[in-house]
Amino acid sequence: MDYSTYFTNYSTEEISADLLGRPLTYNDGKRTLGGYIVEAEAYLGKKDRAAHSYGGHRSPANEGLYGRGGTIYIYAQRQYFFFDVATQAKDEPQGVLIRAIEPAWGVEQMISNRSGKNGILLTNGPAKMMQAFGIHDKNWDLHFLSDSPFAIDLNDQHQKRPQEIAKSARIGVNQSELEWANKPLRFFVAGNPYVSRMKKNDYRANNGWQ
DNA sequence: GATTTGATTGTCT
DNA sequence: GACAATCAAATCC
Repeated sequence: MDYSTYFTNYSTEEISADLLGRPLTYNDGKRTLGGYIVEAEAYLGKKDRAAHSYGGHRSPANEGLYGRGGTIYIYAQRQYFFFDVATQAKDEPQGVLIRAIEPAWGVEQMISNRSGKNGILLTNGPAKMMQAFGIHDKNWDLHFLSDSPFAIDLNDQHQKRPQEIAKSARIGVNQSELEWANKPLRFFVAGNPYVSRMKKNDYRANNGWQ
């Protein structure tokens, strides 16, 4: 399936859950870095109080959300960057935030990009993942996935399969609007140590993969 | 292990 | 000038 079909023909919640276990890679010009997606959050556009596009808000900074499904939306907050992929048709500003991956390719380079931090600290958070890739700008914002060094492998033969997909409220969203803050729009691989805020007691054998 | 706090910058008003 | 889809170090059990 091509990116455009995958990120347009399914609901944003379905896409967020289905991405778990699929490889996300970034080519830094010399080598391929990346791993398996273990955590993703859905942001449901104009009606979603926690989304940057709530109420139809639109600016140069969040234009990526308004792109067609498969468009990259890179957002800056403080000194950190996040990696999102727009979902749904052009001008329907929904998207998926990739929050964490289980490192698999170019691990040594990613550790180096993270100043030597390794283990789960390498990629168990959205800004940590971007640091591991060595990204410190919005250069690839607004580009389509296939026209960028990023790749999400949609071949079912290449993905890991979660034992269980767990859901929870999204992390870090404004708690003043509880109806949206509490919606279970965060999807993660149950028991995978690279999921942000995963407790040791909840770790599962084989990192939660089948 | 859980909770708190300071760092620090793009973006919008 | 205020705030934010965070992180890491410090502190307190």
